[in-house]
Amino acid sequence: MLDLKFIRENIELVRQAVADRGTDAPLDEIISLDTARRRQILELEDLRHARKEAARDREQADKEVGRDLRVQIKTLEDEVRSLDSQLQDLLLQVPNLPHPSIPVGKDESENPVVRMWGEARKFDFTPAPHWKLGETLGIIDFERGVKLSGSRFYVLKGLGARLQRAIISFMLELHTTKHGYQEIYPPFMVKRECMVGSGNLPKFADNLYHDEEDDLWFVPTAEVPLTNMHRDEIIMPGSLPIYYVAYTACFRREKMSAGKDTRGIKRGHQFDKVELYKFTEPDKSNDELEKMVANAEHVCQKLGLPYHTKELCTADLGFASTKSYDIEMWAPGCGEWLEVSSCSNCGDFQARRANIRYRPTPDAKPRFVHTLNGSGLALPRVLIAIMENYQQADGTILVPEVLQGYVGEKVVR
RNA sequence: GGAGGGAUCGCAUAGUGGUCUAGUGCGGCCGCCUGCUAAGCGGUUACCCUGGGAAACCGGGGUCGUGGGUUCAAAUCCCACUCCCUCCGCCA
Repeated sequence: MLDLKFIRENIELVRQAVADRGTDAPLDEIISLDTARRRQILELEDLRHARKEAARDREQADKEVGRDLRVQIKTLEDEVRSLDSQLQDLLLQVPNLPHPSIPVGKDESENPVVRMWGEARKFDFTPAPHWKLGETLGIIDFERGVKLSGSRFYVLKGLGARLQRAIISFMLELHTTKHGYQEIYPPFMVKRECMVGSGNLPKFADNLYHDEEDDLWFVPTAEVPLTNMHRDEIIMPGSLPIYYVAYTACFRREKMSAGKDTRGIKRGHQFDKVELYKFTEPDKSNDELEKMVANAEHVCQKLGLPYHTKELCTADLGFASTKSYDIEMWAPGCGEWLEVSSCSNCGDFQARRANIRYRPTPDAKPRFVHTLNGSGLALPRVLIAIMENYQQADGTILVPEVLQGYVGEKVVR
């Protein structure tokens, strides 16, 4: 959420930012509602002041005047309340401002590649796609996934399941012991206000699974619970930055991308992910973003998987982000670059929605923190990349060296 | 799921219709004092919105879990909800 005052005072800048993203937002309505609301608040405060004065002395209290004031205050309060909630609804629909440093573009084709690492392996046979390898080796069971839960679900078996668990353990250990993150195991279902705080509601309800009875929402990413760890808190001086890493399952309806990527395990309704998250001081957040991307890239490097890193242009930026990098791994079997991580600086956008502040010094006023999130990394796609890059002519898969201790095998056969 | 109890300014507590402009203790901060100690004295101690001012600062409004209601007047009375605790039931 943007600061209403900022919108009021920088309306043209905000308009331009929304245009650069290639979306729209109800800015005119916001401005006119805000004007009306502010006028009414002034009036309301005068009336309240009058009531306070009138009720000060109980002997001289004029009940007629008082009753009249009460009625006036109540009607005005109702009006302000209604304006407030309308305004709030509209504000929640305004996306974050792109950082001035990022490229303006009209779609994802304009995301510049900022780094490349590793070289695509040369095969002396035609590399198979992971769905083929998985079925042949008996480690991915698509049919039973569909039997249990429908399309876009699969079952991992034997060394497939073990390999996935190994990747999770490896990544958590790398981030906790080498990169300074604290491991968090959060709930996978959260309250509505958490979804609002992270920016997933109200705009993206379509993509979420929801338990009607208790109004609990399945997390589409650990970013949601992690953002809300410090909701409605004032973080004490000297406590920033805070680094969290969390493994969770992620649940997405994927309604928007029906019919896309239906083959294999690239895009399912449920997948596992290790998520990196930071709370930082405002002037540190962009440096922290660079470090976070480096942490995510480090995972790719340790696994020996070629990747490139792209900076997202304005049109491809997420709703809550001011600046983002995507990391894509090369998958020789299906012949495409797979997005395994997206690291974003959300500035104070989520902090304002979730009311997360910090005190710079013991007697300073609280300020909104900056929040950052990044995948470190998303599981099924790393699994795909490993299977396809480490496959051998006989259809078996070598286990990357750093995972061998976790898997307990050198080859998946 | 059933029955009770509770939620007050960092912590602990007082407050059951009108100087509550929320008291007190602890802790924190500032200052003073003392040749000594976890000593004494004084002061201070949250957040949000808003008006004026370059600023230090000054003023108005709101917040006693949340949202409604009653009243000239609500921390206090009424209703609903949330969360926590105790007991019972159920349960991996």
